[in-house]
Amino acid sequence: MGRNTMEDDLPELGELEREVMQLVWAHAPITAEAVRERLDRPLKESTVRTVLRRLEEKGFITHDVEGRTFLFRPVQDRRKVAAKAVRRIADWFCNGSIEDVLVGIVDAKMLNKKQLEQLSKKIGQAKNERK
Amino acid sequence: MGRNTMEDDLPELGELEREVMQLVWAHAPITAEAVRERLDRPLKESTVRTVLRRLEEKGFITHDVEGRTFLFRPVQDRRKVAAKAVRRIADWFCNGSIEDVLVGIVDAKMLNKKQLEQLSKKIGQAKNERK
DNA sequence: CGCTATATGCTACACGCTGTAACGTTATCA
DNA sequence: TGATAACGTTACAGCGTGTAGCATATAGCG
Repeated sequence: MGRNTMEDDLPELGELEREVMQLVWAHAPITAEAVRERLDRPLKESTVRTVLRRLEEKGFITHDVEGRTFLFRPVQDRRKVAAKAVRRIADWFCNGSIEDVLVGIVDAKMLNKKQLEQLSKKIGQAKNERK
Repeated sequence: MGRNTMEDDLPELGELEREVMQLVWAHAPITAEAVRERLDRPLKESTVRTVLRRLEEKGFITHDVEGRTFLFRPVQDRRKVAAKAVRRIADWFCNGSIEDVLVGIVDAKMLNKKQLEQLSKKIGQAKNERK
């Protein structure tokens, strides 16, 4: 059935915001300028900084100050963010039932045999750690 | 690793659109008027019909004509839609790796022991049907 | 010690998507 | 035949996101 823990739903992200997140995840700690250089699109510095600021407001990244330069880093693991996104999917389409979503994934044959095996191994471990 | 099958990504849905989808899933075949009556918000008929039309344009629902009335029904299962949404999550945050997403879910302890057991049972079945 | 380059702060703006609806047209039925 | 019940078409405002300009501060350099 549905969940019970009340949790923060992060806002959604736009295309560019996601690209920037990828770079932050991949290269943190990273400066705005470095992000800009690694982006495929030729954007102005101010554009990149706006996006970084918004990502920080949304709680996806944070920064430390090194001299007078900002060093950005992710607040959450990519898998954690993905998991939260899935929870939202569950709320939207499956009455909050994560299992239902997972069943959908299995039924849609989105995983091959090897992947299924790895997953069930992972589940086995988790089961033992859970009461 | 990432996926290989090229698949349609459906567009995203807004709040009201999702609410309407819920009703279509729950009560199909259903008329625009019936949808309107079941919505909590007091909306005009034309509003509801606009939303239904957009959902149809987006490929989430379709309709048959009964007399001069439209009867709407979903094109895809809720779990199928959820699964596709998860695939997009995987693309966005985990380089297309569904397993990564699932690992995130397990690690985030979003499933209790019982749910884990049911899931691994389901996986067991699927594994046998898969080559 | 003042000037320039660099990094940040703040503000702006256009566009697309979504929620919301009015108005026009057509066909059925009393 | 006129009212009612459907549908078709068009509109419009608000918000989020992409994109950027301009102002300000500060660390070095000459």
